[in-house]
Amino acid sequence: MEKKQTKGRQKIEMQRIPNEEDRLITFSKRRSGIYKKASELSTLCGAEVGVLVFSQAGKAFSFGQPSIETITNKVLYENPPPNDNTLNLVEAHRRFRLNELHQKYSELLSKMEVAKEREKILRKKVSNRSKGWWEEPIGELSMHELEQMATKIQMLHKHVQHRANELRTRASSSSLPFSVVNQTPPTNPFSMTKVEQKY
Amino acid sequence: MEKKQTKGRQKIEMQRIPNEEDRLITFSKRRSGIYKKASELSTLCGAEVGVLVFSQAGKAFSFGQPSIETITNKVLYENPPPNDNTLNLVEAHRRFRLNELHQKYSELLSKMEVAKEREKILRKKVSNRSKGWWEEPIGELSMHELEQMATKIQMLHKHVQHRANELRTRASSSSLPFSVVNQTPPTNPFSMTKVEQKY
DNA sequence: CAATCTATAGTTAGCTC
DNA sequence: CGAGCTAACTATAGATT
Repeated sequence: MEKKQTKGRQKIEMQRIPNEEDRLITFSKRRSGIYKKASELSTLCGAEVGVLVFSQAGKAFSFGQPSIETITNKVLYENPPPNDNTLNLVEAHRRFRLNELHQKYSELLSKMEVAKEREKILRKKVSNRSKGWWEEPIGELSMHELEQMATKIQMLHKHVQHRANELRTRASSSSLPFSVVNQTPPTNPFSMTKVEQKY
Repeated sequence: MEKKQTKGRQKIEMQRIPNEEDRLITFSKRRSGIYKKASELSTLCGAEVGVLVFSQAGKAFSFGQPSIETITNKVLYENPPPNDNTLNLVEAHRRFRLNELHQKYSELLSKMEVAKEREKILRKKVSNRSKGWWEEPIGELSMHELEQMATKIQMLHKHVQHRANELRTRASSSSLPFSVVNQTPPTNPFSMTKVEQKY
């Protein structure tokens, strides 16, 4: 009685799959996945759907409900063709503009994605950091986060010491507001001796 | 505190959706779902994908990576048409696509503006709430601010000590798990590339 | 390769605003 | 409409046959 035979579906980055074999498999699987979605859209909504796919190797695949020809013909029907041969110039221009537009659109799209991603991160930050990291429960911090924090405090410590010296020199020392930091208690975690770290 | 606000996704029969409103909604949602799948197939496998959809009402939609024209041109090239006017299909579709693209582009543009605006606000929030007081130039801090800072550090210090004791006890090791001296190079605490969820 | 399997990532039906 | 939410439902990565 096995409990686990596979790792189940794994998350993959949205970028060209490096391994050729995997890429081919995915191409095949997902292509039929899209066909299925297309046919579902067709039956659920009474729409006509056509899908055209060219593999990287240039091989053509297609799916059509009711058929690719029907779909493409419909496009023709709804957009009467030009009869005048002088339209070629116009068409050429149109092509140029279209390509340009397409490029712009794609760029904008990716920028938009990036922006959305940034926003996600920002939102997370806002909700996480509304109190400031030093107020968060230490117990839930990871080792890495503790290390980062220690580094930050160490830097700050130096800053403050420096500033303290400045002030002491200038105004012959009353009570220093940050004496806490300057005390260097016996178990100060920020003045530890070197320790070998392995990763 | 409610536990259930929705019924979640329900299973539906694979047949034409009776209710017109639902059908329209599903048409819209699933169409964009297919577009997404198509673009994913394209990026994952380096393929060219085109999707043509005609709603029941006859309205045309399309999606193409890199562009629907490229796809349809390829089809025409690889499948010599029986009659001449098939070539017009490409042009016809191009026109249609141009209009659609223009519309989409404009929409995207305004969305982008909105997104940027939101981001601006978020950034402001982030920098105000959590930018990290330790990074600000010490010299410009007032005495009052220094006092506040000292208090915060004191608190944090206790926290860290406590945490360190915990760890020391648990792992009875002579070396502390977090060495501040032997740190890896300056990791910018605010630089983010990918969303890396910790837990 | 195509077919299966499994656990999990991703999509979406039904609602709400 | 469109955007957002939640709970389910579905697709699929990785492994096996």
